[in-house]
Amino acid sequence: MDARTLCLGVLQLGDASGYEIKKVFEEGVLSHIYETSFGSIYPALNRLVEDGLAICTEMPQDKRPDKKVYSITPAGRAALAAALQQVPAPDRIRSDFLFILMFGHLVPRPHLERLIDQRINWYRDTLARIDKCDTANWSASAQLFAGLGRTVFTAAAEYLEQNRHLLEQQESPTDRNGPAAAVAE
Amino acid sequence: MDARTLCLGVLQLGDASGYEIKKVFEEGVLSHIYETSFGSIYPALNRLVEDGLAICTEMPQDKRPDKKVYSITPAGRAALAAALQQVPAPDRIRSDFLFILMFGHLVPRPHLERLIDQRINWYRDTLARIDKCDTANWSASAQLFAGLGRTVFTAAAEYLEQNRHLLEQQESPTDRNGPAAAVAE
DNA sequence: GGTTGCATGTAAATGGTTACATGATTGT
DNA sequence: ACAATCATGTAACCATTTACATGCAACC
Repeated sequence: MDARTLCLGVLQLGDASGYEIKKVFEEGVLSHIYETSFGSIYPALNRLVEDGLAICTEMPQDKRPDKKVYSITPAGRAALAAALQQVPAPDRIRSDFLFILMFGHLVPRPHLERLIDQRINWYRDTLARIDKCDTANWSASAQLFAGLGRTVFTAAAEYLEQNRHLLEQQESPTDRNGPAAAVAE
Repeated sequence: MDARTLCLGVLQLGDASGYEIKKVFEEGVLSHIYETSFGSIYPALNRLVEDGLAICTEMPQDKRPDKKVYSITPAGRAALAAALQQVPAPDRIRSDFLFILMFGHLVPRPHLERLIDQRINWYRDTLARIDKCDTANWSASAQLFAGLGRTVFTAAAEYLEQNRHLLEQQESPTDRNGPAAAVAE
């Protein structure tokens, strides 16, 4: 799924500007499954218009650049439907936090603790973002999507809260001398 | 975290060849948090050696290319420790499956059902990969890492199994005429 | 007076994937 | 006979991120 398809998906939910699309990936429904930057959204929208998959309506605004509101076209809908029926690529996850946790014994414990605090907060924030969505009139599969997110983030937050105490027995690398060396070899 | 740091992490766990490192990200401990390809691993290992963060021992093998076994150096350990203490970048997730699920009403139901079957299997497979790891002599934080993975994937699999029936009420786009149009607008 | 939010865009740089190139061994 | 596993590597390609460029309004 490239940026173009992602934008089509958001436009399928309703007309939007590039700025608004970014917000959907930042604080909206899709914030926990994809991230994007302006540098990918704006070019994607231009290509969508070029290819006839979206149209753009310029809304003049006083004292601001024109707001360009994009709408999906029938061809766009067809393209989205086709993309959705492709074999999905496996999830691509890159989690610095999890990597650090795996090697947490190489890191000062207070630092690790702080990271865990932050991660729990992030789970809670994400949960709040999901709950903020008014899913009442969503399709059944979109509700399944939202519920899955809720389930996973709740489970993760609870697990960390309930199990972080396991770190207490662990020595911090600054507590001793031959730090990393003690673990491998 | 770039490919170099990821390789350092694996080497910290024990000496390995490029091929073996890839397996760690494919079927090993880190399979659910990062993915890599040979095209990123081999150049990364070369740079690690150039920078003195790893050393390479060529093990001649009969009838096969020399196996190049890499070992982390003290400088490499220091570099890894430093990288682990950087502020972690937010998780970067790209999930085609979740995106498709969000727009599942645009896809024929049998197709969606198949995807869900596959996803449950993938969760189960990942769980099996995690359980296959012998975590007994892992550090506390590595065990927390493994436990978090177990928790999250278990919760996800169970959620999908228990709630997929919600899709039953949903009409498939092939069931009716104006398909996508019914949802937006 | 500084930061945040609104609003769009481009260009360079980064980084990674995909595809190619090679080849023996082992299992089906 | 064919596929998979072992084993390494390069180069072209691709997408995305980052940084830059601009500027007003509202809030603190």
